[in-house]
Amino acid sequence: MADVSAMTQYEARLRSEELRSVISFHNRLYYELDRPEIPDAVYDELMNELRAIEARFPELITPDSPTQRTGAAPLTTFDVVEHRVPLLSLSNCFSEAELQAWHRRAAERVGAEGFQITTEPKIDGLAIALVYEGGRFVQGATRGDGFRGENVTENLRTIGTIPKTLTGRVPERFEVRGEIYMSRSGFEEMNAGIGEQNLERERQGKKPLPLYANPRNAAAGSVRQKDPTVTAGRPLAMFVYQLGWCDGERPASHFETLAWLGAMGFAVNPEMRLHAGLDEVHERIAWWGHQRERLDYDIDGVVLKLDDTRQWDRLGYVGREPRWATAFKFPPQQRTTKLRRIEVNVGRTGVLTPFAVLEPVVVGGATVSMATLHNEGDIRRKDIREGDTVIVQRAGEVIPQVVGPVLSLRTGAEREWSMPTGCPACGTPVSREENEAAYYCPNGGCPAQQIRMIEHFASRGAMDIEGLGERMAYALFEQGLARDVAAIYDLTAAQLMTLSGIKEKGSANLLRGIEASKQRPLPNVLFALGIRHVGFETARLLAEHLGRLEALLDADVEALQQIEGIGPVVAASIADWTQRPENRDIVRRLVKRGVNPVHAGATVGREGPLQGLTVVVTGRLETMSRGEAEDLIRANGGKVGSSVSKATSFLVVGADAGSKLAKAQQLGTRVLDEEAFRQLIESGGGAAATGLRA
DNA sequence: GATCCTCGAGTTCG
DNA sequence: CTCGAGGATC
Repeated sequence: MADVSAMTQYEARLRSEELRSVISFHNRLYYELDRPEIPDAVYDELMNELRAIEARFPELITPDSPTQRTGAAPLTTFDVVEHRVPLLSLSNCFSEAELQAWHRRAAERVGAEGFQITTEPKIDGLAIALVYEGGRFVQGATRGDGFRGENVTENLRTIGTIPKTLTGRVPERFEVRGEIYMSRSGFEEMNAGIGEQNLERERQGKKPLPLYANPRNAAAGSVRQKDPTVTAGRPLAMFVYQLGWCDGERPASHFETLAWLGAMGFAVNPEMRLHAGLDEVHERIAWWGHQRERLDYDIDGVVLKLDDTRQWDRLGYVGREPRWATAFKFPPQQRTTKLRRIEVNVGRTGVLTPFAVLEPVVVGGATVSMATLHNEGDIRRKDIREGDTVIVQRAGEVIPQVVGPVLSLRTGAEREWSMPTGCPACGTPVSREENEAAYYCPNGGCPAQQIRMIEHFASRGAMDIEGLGERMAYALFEQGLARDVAAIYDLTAAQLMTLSGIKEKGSANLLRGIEASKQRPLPNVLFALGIRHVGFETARLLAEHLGRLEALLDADVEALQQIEGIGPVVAASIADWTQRPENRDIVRRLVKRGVNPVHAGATVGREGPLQGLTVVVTGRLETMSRGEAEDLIRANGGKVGSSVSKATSFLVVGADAGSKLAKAQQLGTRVLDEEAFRQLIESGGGAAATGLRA
């Protein structure tokens, strides 16, 4: 380790930058790729050096420094509060056209006469419901799932902008709703403070506290603290945006309601406006698009509501979204950053996928350091070069995406990229089919492919072996304990314990997971084998045809092609797989070890309320996982679709639905929320009763 | 042969 | 989520 005490600040800065990038690199190898290159001791040494530099030069600490990343959020449970009236989510509009469509639908239901609309910034914080009795604050709860939230009353009492007692004449009992947020400046200050505390903790040998990634996380984390005095120290504020329920008189205008609440002592966003028509609304939204950077809090859109609350009842709801309100969402936040270099990943089928290694940048609240570049053609088309300054955004608010280079910032030092001639994992010369986008590593024995294959075999939807993930797959393969997927079933406790980091408990867990996986149904097993072009859907078709696993060995191309949904390419791929001796051996060994599922019979086309319907699921559901929802659809005779098209009967939406919902709205596809979907199935009413088209 | 739809495969961060 | 490619259909 270099002598930190003798370093100049300049040297320290260079060295700390270098250390951060080296450590991040090894973090990635260790945590994500399971390919550690350096011993733990060397890693610790690097970390220690970085800590020493940061202790001496605190100004060099960056939020993304690996020293800042340990420590988990406190896990506290709060009492559950049932909301008297559920807190719903809002529909989203992403374009003017969608906004007009929303307006038109509302106008149709309200009647031909015009109506006034309120706008206000959509603050990126967390929704809260406050209950007042006799003018006193008695209870505050988080939104939770909309029906039940967490009781965080004591923490909310520490927030200055939440009045404890109200002024003037107020209803006996009522609930107001609003957003708790943290200002940007407060957030920066707070994180800096935590950074300083961490220096102190460092000296005492304590674990550092985690820094918050963005103001919204910070607000949410602060409200959910166990100790109210901690919340009290956080720069939180609240804007009230709606009257929830109310025992007593209330104004019939939303705008007036908020003025009324303001007079009681609540903080109401001063940027709230009342508009005579949609044109004014458009203007206001355009204005916000430019102004939002100037606010001291993050907003992600503009909320629109009909002002006349008597119209709210008449308009009602689509699923869990009110028709009388919507949120106009700003386009995804884009940032620019430096593309350091382009590296290549090897998939389980041998596909080589280039990805960008980026200078870490915060986009939409998350730090992005990698993004897929899909294939060489895509890189060419966008003219992305190593060293370029590129625009990064998060597609669907999640997956980072490189939009393209900023050509004006080219220095001439950028390097054009092309696919390496050898596989990055095994060195075998790569190949590409005529007219295909992807390059492949043709070496079936390529270690990267083998490991990915084991990972896939154990993954959810396949054999679902608990305890066998990326790391374990790597370890098993590297140590020679499982060179192929069938060998998993020969593993012994003694062998597993030779792996570093595994003791009795871990090995027993894994063995239990492996044992349980023998019960997986045939479609899962066929899918798990990782035959090219055979995903879960095709595996199910195959299962119907074969009936049992061993029949795969006798499958012939002609017969396979007769199966609807399987064409020449897929049939050939399956036949090719089954005629390879090593694969035949795997199947025989699996059967011998007890992986021998018998297909229970047709599930597709079964009788049920969803018979003849194609259902697509999107978003996060509350009471079931995505997979469970899909099973439910199939069990009731429906088909599961993966994307919305004209053939889709209806879309089931959960929270944070993205492009599929937009697509459905565009096509006029019916949209059901989870509740309505459940009712449809439970009622068994079928297509006719609900007016769905097949 | 063109077009629409569905499926497969790879993917990011916390 | 997105892209690419296979399958079905006209």
